[in-house]
Amino acid sequence: MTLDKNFDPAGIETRWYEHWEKTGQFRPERGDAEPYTIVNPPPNVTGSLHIGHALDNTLQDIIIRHERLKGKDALWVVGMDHAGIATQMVVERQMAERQQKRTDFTREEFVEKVWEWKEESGGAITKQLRRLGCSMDWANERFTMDDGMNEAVLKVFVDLYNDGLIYRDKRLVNWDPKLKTAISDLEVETTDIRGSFWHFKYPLADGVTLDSGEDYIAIATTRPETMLADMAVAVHPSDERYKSVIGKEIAQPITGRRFRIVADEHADPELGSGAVKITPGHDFNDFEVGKRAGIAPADMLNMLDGEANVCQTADGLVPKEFIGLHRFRLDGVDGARELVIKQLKDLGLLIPHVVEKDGEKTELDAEPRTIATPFGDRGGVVIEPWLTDQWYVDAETLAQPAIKAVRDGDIEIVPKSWEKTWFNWMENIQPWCVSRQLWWGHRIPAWFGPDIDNPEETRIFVAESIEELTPQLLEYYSKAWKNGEAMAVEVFDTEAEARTYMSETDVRKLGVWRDPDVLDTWFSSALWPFGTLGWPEETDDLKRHYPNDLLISGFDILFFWDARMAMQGIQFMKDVPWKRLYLHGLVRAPDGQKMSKSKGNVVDPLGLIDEYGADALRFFMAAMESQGRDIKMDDKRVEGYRNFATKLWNAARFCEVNDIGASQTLSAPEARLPVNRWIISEVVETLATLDKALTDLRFDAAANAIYHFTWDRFCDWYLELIKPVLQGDDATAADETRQVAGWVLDQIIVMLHPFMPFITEELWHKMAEEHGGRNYDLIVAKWPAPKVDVDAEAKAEVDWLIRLISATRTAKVELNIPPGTKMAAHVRDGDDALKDRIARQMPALDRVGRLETVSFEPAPEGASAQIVIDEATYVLPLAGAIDIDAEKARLTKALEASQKEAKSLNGRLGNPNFVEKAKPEAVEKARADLADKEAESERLQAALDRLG
RNA sequence: GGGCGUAUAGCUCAGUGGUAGAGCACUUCGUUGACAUCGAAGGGGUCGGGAGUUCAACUCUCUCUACGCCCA
Repeated sequence: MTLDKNFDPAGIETRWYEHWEKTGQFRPERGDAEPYTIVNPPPNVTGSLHIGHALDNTLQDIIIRHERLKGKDALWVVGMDHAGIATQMVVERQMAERQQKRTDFTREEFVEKVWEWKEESGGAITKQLRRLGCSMDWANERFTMDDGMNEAVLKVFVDLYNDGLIYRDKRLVNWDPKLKTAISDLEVETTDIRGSFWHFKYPLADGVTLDSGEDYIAIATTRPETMLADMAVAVHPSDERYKSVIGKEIAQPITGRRFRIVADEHADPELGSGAVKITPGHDFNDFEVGKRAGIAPADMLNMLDGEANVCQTADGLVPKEFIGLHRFRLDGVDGARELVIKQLKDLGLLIPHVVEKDGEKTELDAEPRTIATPFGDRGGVVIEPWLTDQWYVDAETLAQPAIKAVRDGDIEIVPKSWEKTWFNWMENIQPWCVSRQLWWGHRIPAWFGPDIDNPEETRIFVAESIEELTPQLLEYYSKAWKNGEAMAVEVFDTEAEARTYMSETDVRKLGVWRDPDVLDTWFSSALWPFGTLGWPEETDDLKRHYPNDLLISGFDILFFWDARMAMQGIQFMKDVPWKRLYLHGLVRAPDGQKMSKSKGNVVDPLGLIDEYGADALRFFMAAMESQGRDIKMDDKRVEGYRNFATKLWNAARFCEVNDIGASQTLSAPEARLPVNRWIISEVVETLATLDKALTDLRFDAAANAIYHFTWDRFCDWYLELIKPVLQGDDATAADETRQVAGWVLDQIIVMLHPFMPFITEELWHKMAEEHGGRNYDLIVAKWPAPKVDVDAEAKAEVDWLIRLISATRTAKVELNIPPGTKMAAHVRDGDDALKDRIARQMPALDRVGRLETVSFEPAPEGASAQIVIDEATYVLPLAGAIDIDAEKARLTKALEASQKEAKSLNGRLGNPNFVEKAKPEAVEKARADLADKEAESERLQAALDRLG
């Protein structure tokens, strides 16, 4: 015995994984084979494997192993993402533990420390992916900040800039005051929180009054602190209450600033008083209103610094007691918001919110209200719209071909229901802010220098390197060379250095400085499908493996990553990044909640692997992955698939004991015995189902096909039915059966391998130890090719056999006969063909069906059980006292069921509309079914009659 | 407000225009040398409500209800 009594997943998983990797089999040399390519969503270098990774990577591994087994040049690109913000946060947190700050170091020193951290502690997830059994091409593992990707990122940035698809713009961005960087729209999560709506009086200047006689306009706001940078009050142009004061001025009470009342449709007459204060520098809507009112972005007032503390506005009107306060209460300390409210209240300008309860009126400072509030997805603090210069990608232009690619079918989105989301987002896409005020990331290849004509203004130069920058500088600044007197142009790392240099005595000195910002991490991961293949070099890999065949990702990164890959891929490769895009759902907690660390309901996939084995976890993921639905975690189900692995293990042990082992042929062995021809047919059918399911990306259907074949067909029936053959006298039959059984087990092992790579590889070799060994490992074996058709005759015979044995067992249970009891059967209405069948199957009927004899002689007088299968009735005489009533009840129940079906069919066929309008094959089938059911009813009735 | 999705057996989920399926759970029985991480047999659903199309609807259409997600 080479197979242990117990299947121990842990014992084989590490061994096989190391073997595969060491022998380079994740990417076998198959230069002539058809390529098949998947790129892995690069996990964060800071990350660890969570259950979502387990799902995503299991699905990819199933596909890539399947394609590898089919002989393709299968490449699964793997690598990690530098994860700008997340990684910088990790390293800064570590520094904080040592009472250090990022700014205690130079930028170079800090980045060096991050690299050190990356080398030492980063990438834990890659080891964890190995535990899951993922067959990625680790030998060519990539990183979004490796040299090749750097080169790609620089080229993309420069090319997009030169094509006008990247530009620098001053507009409001989503600013994270905790992380002190801009973030993109997608990184903002809007959450409803309980807040307040304050109502204030804004005094009208110059003695103006409303038609109603009031000398103020009531305005309402959820953000009183922005009052310090108010630049207008807007009213709806058709709002009669305010028509007369449009163009008149407000004297803002705290700052004393004077600004106009403007007409703008943004003001909703139904909301509050209908008048709204406008802070163009700190609100996205107000920004637009401000622009429409003729305020240039550069002139918009800013009242906050990068940490959202109050700073002086350009007009110097913010009272000094506000300077330095946080925007609102932070850590229990009141901020600008609280002070604004207090001052206005003291001035009598706060309009209280009156609540009436039980006839008693109470005055509140503000109206309680639910406010949709933007939070940064990383920093977790309220996002501040902030007016800054940032780099933007013209996403709208890049989106057009990506929209077309899906519309034309060049990219197939699976499931199709996601297409609409794709179109909807792409068609309403906003400029993508790609600059980040971080140190860890791809530094933007842009330099600034003074404008020749207006030295206060800056001029932008974009180039992949200093070498390429120099000619640009020379060309531009040579215009300033007067009388052949060259100016000395120097490149600096910071603006400060450049300014110092220029302020030195020699007025001909010109300094330029590099943009300090880095690019959004997604900017580089968007290049993954071609950057990892060598682009911008025209490598062989690039030619062979682009476009990728498939991308599998969670729908949660559809916009972040998938959409951006499509945009960049088409822009730079002139072709889609992948032909198909498969989107799967989330893995949820058992109660259906989203898993999150804060809820404490995360399930650790490594814990599941420890408990049930990687194969079981993988099979669970596949079996649960139906299209368009999230997966609820269910440990019992994982356990069930562990049991499935054990079942297979034990089946293999049975084979081993019976001298059944590795087959020598790819095609099905020649077989004479119906049971062997039958199981071969079952393999053929299962293979077809499995291939179709995998082609359709129906992972659940694929997993179920192999599961049910293995357990229900192979283990429950085939192995039982061949026992008498293996132990019988017919050496030829036993030999044939060994051949077939070995072959079928091999087919199971191969078909199951994409789902359960470890146990199958182990069995692949173990089953061959006494049978000539294997020429290659299973991971690079050949996908089944039985080269035979389904044998209808054998199928019919074994199907009959199974039904007869099952019915016998059922009858025994219902008649309280011990299951082991051997019985004799007497056949009524059997023909010669049935006689032959019975003769052939007698060993199985005896051993498995416990029918010692089956004769065509009439049954002796006396009590008997009767079983109707097809055209014949099997009479089983019962020794001793039997419960006639029980047998009667049993037959009556069967008869009623049969009659009910016959009646239903009869009714349908009696409907002329059905016969005329239904499809002929439907009518035909109904007629045939009716005949069967009627015949069955007759036989059951006859059996009942015989009981007396 | 716009879009998408889901409602099928106690639970978790498949499913097809022609008489409802799986796994788990449940009931009964079982120590015949692969397997009790197992085997045999069984119970259990008016397929969310309503309307329509059709010879026929769990399946297609509309609508309502509940829940979830995304966008604004």
